Parts: sequence; C-alpha cells; structure tokens
Amino acid sequence: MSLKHAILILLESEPGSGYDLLKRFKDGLGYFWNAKHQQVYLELKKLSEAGWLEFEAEAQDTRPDKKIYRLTPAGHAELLRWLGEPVQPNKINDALLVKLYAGAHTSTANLREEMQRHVSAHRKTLDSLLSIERDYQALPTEQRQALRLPYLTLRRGILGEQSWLAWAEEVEQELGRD
Amino acid sequence: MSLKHAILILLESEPGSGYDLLKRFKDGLGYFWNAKHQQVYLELKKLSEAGWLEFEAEAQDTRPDKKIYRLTPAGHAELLRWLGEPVQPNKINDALLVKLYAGAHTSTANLREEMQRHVSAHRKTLDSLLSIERDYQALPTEQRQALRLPYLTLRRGILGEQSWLAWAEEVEQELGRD
DNA sequence: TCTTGTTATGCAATTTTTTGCATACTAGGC
DNA sequence: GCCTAGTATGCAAAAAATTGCATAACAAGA
Repeated sequence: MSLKHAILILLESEPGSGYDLLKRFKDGLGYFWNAKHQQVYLELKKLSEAGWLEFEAEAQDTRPDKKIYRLTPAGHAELLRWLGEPVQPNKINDALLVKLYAGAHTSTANLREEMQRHVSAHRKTLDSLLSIERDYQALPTEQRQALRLPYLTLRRGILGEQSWLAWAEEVEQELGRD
Repeated sequence: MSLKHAILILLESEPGSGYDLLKRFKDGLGYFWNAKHQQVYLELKKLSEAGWLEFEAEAQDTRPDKKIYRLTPAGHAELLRWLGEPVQPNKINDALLVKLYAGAHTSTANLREEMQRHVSAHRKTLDSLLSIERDYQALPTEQRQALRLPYLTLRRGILGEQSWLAWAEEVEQELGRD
C-alpha cells in the first residue's frame, strides 16, 4: 500500500505535521488519498521508527505541541526506489453501486434520496477542486511549471467528478420514469 | 463495509458458489466490487455462521465439490434493512496519482511507461464493458426492463473508464512536451 | 510431455483501515 | 454562558483486506 509513499512524497515537497498532512490530503493539489487522522499519526510513527522520517517538536503556547516531520536520506532513497516499481491498478469497491444494483428490492424514492445525497457531496468536491484549479491558473509561469505534475492529479479529480455527475443525470432520468 | 452486502445481493439474484461469485465480480455486471478469493470464501463462511446464508454441497466427479449458497429469510431481511440505510461515499486511494505527483523525482520515460501500462488495462476494461452493453441492448424489452438498475451500474463503469482515458490523453500531452 | 490455464476450496499470518475512546485549549456566533 | 468548529495528538480493539501457502484434477496447446 502506498499511504506510506503518499506521506513520503508530501513531506518531500514540504516538511509538516500530521495535521498538516491531513489538510493537504483533504484540500491540497493532490487529490489522491484519503486517510483518517489515526492512521496518519500511526504511520508517521512507524515511518520514523523505520528511519525514513525524523521530527522536531515545535512548542506552541496556546496549542498542543506540533511535531514537524521531514524525510531522512533513507526516506528519500526509499521514495526513489518505489518510483521505479510499477504500481498496481486501483480497485473499485463502490457501495452505492451495490445499492443501485439491488435497487429492485427497495423504493425508487429511497434510491433517489440516496443519489441526491451523493450528488451534493460530489458537486461540493468538484467546486472545491475547480477553485484550487483557478488558484493554480493564476500562478506565474515558473510556479505553474514546477507544479505541472501535481496539477495533473488535480485534473484527474476534476474529470472524475464531472463524469460522475454526468452519470448521476442518467440515473436520475431513468429513476424519474416511474 | 459492504462485501457482505455485495455478496447478499448477488446471491439474491441467483444462488451460486464462491467461485461463481468471483466470476460475477470479475466480468459480470459486477463492475463495482473487487475481492480476492480468500476474502470471498471467508465471508461466505461468516455469513453462513451468522445465519444469512445456507448452502448445499454439490458433488462433482472430476472437480472438487461445489458449495451452492443461497439467502435465508434472515439474509433477505438483512438486505432490506441495509437498503434502508444511507451508504457512505467512496474514498479515493490512487497509487498511480501518488506516483505522478512525485514524478519530478523520476524520469519522464518511467512515467510514460507506467501510464502506458494503465492505459492498456483501462482500454481492455472499457472494451469488455462495451461488449456487455451491446449484449444488453440486444435483449428484448422486458428483460432490459428487469435489468435496468444493474445496467446503470454498467454505465457508471463505462463513463468512468472513458473519463479516465480522456484524462490519460491530457497526461500524455503534458509528458510529451519534454 | 510439459507448461499453462481453469475449476474449486480453504487456513494462517500479516498488513491496512476503521471505530471508539481520550485529552485540551481557543475563537466566534447566538 | 453555551455550543460549534478548529487545532493537535494519540492508544486500543476490531474489522477488512492482502499475501503466502496448500491441495487436486482436467483440458488445451506447444
């Protein structure tokens, strides 16, 4: 799995705390990973123990202390090693589709409500991705150039969400015919 | 998680063995769930112990025995209960995007090869989904009607793959500029 | 004849992820 | 004054998923 490597690459770009990483997973340019805070903190601990990360505690007056993590040379080497390996394709496990597939055993109203909930969430995600894209477009050329690969991951998110919403319209049309 | 419920709904449509289920997940209208055989067999065992499934061993001469599973009334009730609950949105964990994001630390050639591998796989998936769609279109009206919800899940797969491939072209364009 | 692919199932160990619980202080709105 | 949201971290238990190993036989093609 590559939560490990997702963390390594984010910290390679810029050192930060677990909390920072969670924010970057959530609303950064890279729209590629989801993890609960418990998992991230645990993984940071493991990666430190493995010698791939080191950290410095940063005392804060009013807040709990922050641990700022950064890559060690061993961590950097591991990242390079991993980049040379092929990654295996994503697997799709989509509970909403399971529910739709089984939809004949429940009411159309139930299905439409469920779809509506998901449509709202996807629209919200798309809006936020588009707003990140606008920020990117506004950057000066050299900065855009430096971020061109992360930007491609953002594009994946945008195209994926748009496609999802187009599908949702097909579904709504079909469910509406009752 | 809903491997449980994916299994319940597949067996509700038609009883079958673990091996059957794996095939249905792989190339049927089950474009929505992936599981290794070990996981499916274990889950079938657990679902039987929970009283949601029952099975009958079917002796075969030349092959190992088959266990044909089917829903019990309790299993059917559980399926209905689950259908009334909201499902939570999918999370995205995409190792390929992690690699692209980190791409500045490796060669463009490496990235292009990786993309090429994935493009081939996605094209193959799309072809097979389109061929399933053609079979569906060829069915008489009543049968199409009965399968209209499963068909929507197939559409999700098709639109998703097409969108993925469109994204891959953007990536190829960008990587080709070196 | 040998290798590969398909049919058919399962246990055990490990890794990954989720869920539940826990702490502690600040800022802003009503 | 109270409630909510945000900042900041973590342990422990349970559930889900992967990896490794194991068995057994047939069919098809090289």
